[in-house]
Amino acid sequence: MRFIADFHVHSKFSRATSKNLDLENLYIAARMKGIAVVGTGDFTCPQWMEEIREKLEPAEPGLFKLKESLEKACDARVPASCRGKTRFVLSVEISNIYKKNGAVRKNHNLILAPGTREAEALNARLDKIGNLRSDGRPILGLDARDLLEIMLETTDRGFFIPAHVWTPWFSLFGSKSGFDSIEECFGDLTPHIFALETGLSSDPPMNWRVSALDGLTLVSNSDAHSPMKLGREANLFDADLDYDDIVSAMKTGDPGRFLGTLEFYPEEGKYHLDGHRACGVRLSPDETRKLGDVCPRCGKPLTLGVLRRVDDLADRPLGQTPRKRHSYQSIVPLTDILSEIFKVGPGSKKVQRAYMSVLRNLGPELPILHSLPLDALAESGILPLREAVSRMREGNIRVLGGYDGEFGTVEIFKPGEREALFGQRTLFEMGPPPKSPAASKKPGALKKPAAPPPKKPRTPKPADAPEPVFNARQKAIVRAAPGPMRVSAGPGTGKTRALAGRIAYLIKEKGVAPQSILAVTFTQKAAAEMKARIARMIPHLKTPPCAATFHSFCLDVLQSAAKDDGDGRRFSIIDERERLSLVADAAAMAAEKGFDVSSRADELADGVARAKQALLFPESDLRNAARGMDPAELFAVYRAYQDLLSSQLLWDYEDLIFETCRLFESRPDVRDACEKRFAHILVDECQDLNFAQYRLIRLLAPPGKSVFLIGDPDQSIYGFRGSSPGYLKRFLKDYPEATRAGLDRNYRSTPTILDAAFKVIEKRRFDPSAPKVWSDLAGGAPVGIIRTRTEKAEAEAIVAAIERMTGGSGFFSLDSGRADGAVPAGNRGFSDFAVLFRTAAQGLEIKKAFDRSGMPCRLLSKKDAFFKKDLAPLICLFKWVHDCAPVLDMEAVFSRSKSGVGAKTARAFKMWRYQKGLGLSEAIRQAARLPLPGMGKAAQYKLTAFFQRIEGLRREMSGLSISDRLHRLAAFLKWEPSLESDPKTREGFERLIETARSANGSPRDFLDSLALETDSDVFDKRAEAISLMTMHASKGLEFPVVFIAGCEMGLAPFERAGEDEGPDERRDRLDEERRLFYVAMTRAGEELYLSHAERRMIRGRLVSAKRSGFVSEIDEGLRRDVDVFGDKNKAPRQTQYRLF
DNA sequence: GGCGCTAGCCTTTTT
DNA sequence: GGCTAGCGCC
Ligand SMILES: Nc1ncnc2c1ncn2[C@@H]1O[C@H](COP(=O)(O)OP(=O)(O)OP(=O)(O)O)[C@@H](O)[C@H]1O
Repeated sequence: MRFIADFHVHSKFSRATSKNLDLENLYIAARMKGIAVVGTGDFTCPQWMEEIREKLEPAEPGLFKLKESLEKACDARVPASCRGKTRFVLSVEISNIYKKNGAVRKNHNLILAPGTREAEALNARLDKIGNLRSDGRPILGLDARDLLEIMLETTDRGFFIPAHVWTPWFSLFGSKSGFDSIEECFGDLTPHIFALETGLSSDPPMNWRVSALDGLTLVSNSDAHSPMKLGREANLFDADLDYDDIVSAMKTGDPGRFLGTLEFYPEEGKYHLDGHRACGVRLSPDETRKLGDVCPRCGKPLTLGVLRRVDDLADRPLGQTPRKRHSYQSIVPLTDILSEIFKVGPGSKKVQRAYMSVLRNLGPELPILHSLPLDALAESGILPLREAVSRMREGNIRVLGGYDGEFGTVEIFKPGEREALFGQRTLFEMGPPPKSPAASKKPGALKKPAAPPPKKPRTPKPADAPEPVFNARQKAIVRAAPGPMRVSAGPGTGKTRALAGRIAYLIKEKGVAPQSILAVTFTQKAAAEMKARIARMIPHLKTPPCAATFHSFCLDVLQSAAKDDGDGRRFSIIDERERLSLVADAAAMAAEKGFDVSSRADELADGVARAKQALLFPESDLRNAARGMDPAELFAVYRAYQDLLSSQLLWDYEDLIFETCRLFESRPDVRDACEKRFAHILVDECQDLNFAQYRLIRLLAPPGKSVFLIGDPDQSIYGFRGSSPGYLKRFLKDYPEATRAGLDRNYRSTPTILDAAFKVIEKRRFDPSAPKVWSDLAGGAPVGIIRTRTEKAEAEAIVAAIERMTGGSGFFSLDSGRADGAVPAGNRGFSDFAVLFRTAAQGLEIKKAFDRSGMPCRLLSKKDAFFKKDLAPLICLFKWVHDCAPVLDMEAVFSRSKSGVGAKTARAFKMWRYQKGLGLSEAIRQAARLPLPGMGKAAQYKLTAFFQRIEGLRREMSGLSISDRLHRLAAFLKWEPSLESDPKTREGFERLIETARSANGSPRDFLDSLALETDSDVFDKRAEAISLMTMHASKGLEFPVVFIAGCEMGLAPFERAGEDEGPDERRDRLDEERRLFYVAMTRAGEELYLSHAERRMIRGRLVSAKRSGFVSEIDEGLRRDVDVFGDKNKAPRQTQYRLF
């Protein structure tokens, strides 16, 4: 069967598309155009998918049709002459923006799916990579190759077509951010590319000039953003109405089944010629080359069009064709033809009426333009139509080429010619067609001088290369003789690099066994970075050195020591929530015992942590740890807390260090073994050492040991958990033989950024005599200061600025006409940006703004706080029925499951069992027999009855998978309603199920992976995204462009109302705030922006705040005010956006 | 003693 | 915008 197909369209859920793009209107438009197979577009968009499921039903294999009743209603709105079959095929266009080979790449890709199951499977994968909701054409920070791979992993029947491959901004071969070959883009997966979409600005003859495309099927689609644009380009098939046959026709290019394409005149496309829109300069490629690619009016670079780009990559002259090719027909939309005939706009009432009348008389549009015998056109009732279509089919028309985002214009009749031929009033009369006048020539005649492809000014990032480069001072550190050594150096001076280099040096040149090296830091991220750098310097190491955080190293020591001792107990590590809850319980027990407990649980918890960080036992002198509290109170709570922990085999984070120190002190044999094992110890970020961690190092490093500390005292930001750069000085006292070294050359930031940051830290430096860090990187844009009215406007400003700097990520293209403004337009990738802020809560508003924009971002935050709270009863119940301590949220379980057991009974039970030191199961057993103190008979009856229900539940668990168990427990907690109604709860539950699936082991493993779940696990590592994080979390990282949000008094430096602190305490705290700001500023490489809002919601209260004092301390010459939005205080959103 | 509702309170940073 | 204490009703 012969038919026309258009696969690339969009729904109303895509940006800047017509609001009436629903399935009914797509159907109606397809009928009027004569299209039998139309893409749904946007199948990754959940809202659109919902409509698809609601309104479509399966028809022929892999195809869908409008449901009968809808179809009937739609047919009534279509001229009878146009009625016929129209089928839908699931399709989507994805915008890929990513870095490859050191350059930012942006391309669009079309995917066809054989069915909803396959589409949903793909959606599930992509959902983890980017935001599928906010844009029907999702923007993913994902390599196009990886997208193809994900599609292939999901279904072997999907079909992948690089879209409009020549457009400058967003395409495979685009001059701005494309590739020079398919292989460069798709690498090993190139054989899975069978077809290319030529796009509006190119036609088959242009593509035939590139021999590398021989053998690929050139397809054409409309990329319609409104129903009536449907089919302005399309494909002709003679195939079965069947997804697989259609796809196979395109895959093979079988000329019997894929007949060819209907093409827009390429000159009409927005980017056909070269030019500069702001100056109204339109040029052919040859002219542009002569001008050296700059605008003759203003000297700015010209936007090079498709013709030029093809010319650059072509290896054949125009007219020479490959052996295998398909025929094509260039068409002009009927409304444009009518518009010219009537000399009124294509959207005018007059043209619309004429359009409908032509359709009523002759049938659908595309056959009229393409194949209807000319004589039949005489039936149209519009006299010049026959002549116009005839000229169009022969290419006998004049087209003024489009350039730099400006559409081209078509002219079928020369000025005055139309009137001369037909007279003014005869348009609607029948008449014999007049003779065709001579053809006019198309502009931009193609002659190709043998010019080499232009070199792109792209500098590969050093990060992609191995890192063997060290300056002289770094080299001295790397190669220093083993022994105690302390390096103190500023930001970006290559501390981490030197540490990794030293490890590589020890292994490679000194023959040190990798396993005898211990490298420790403080965060998982830093440890991972260390590992990665070592691996890059010495790849293929069988046993890599131990690179870990203090905490994971200690856990390892404790566990292996227990194993060696035959101690089979397994301790669990509790998280912050559990710690607070247990401290509260401990406080209650202490109060029960008659202690006067008046402090809040979180203060007590801090006190306990401080004590442990100082290696103090409950019985020790707690006066320092107690701060404002009564030491006796802290003693009682600390002791009760330790009892609770040890009776349930629990450790908190502090215990890991504390217990390891204790182990080493009480068991010299264990200490000796560990000390021998690790002949070399290296500590990164050593300004963050606290007392316990420093003690640990001393225990492992007797005098003369090869122990290497590297850090920057001005970056010490964890004083609130006991860290102090003082241990750097202390180290020199304890190891008088230690070598000292420093570094002062920064390789990260421009001098301007360094100067600005130095201004902030200058007065409060740890060592005022230390040399100032310098850099000679080029480019010194001043620090941008952004001021907005509200925090919401601040978030929008940051989003808009990043949008501009990425060169527009999809919904507005960055034609040179709009590339002015306060923020440099650019061509950066998402991973080049970080947005930093003081409090995690600020990140939420910023995240929302990014989600609205559709740009991919990653909020790195404490994962539990936001989603574990809702899930607490479920997780608690899970632990309960699997006998995994600690079961801490019993009250929530009681109330959720309508047990009739209230807080008071729960409390009495808990206190009783804690006092008796009973495990949960033993306590439950006894509660069934003995009367419990402080509890009435009725209450105890309800309690024990509930315990029996739990027993029953426990029995139900056997044989079920983890996720089935979770579902069963959720039902027990009567959770379905809130899963339905509350999206947050649902999301949390889904994440839980996801974790359960991937853990796929014992319940214990599931709980462990839940405890370890970091945000990065939730995201696909292949995807690039803008990083959103707290200033603290940014330590050790670097980004070319950094935004620091919330640069206001109260946030930077942070102030808490009603804080009672002494002057010394306050000074120390403010100094740390200052260092934190310094850390944040020095993350930036090339550009730094500090934003502040005049008003912001804090605690539900609108608070006004002045700009941060830190900003004022930066010399005015080093900063400048930036107005992201220009005059309007509004984002340039939803700019009228038309197709390429 | 449980349960639902409201008013008023408070919210840093992390292993 | 979320959490808890306290109130009144069952
Ligand atoms: N000798 C060098 N030549 C070129 N680049 C270097 C050199 N030394 C370090 N760099 C680069 O400088 C940047 C900063 O290095 P690194 O992260 O090791 O610094 P750091 O001192 O640990 O920084 P910070 O304390 O701010 O976290 C990195 O991108 C690194 O690759």
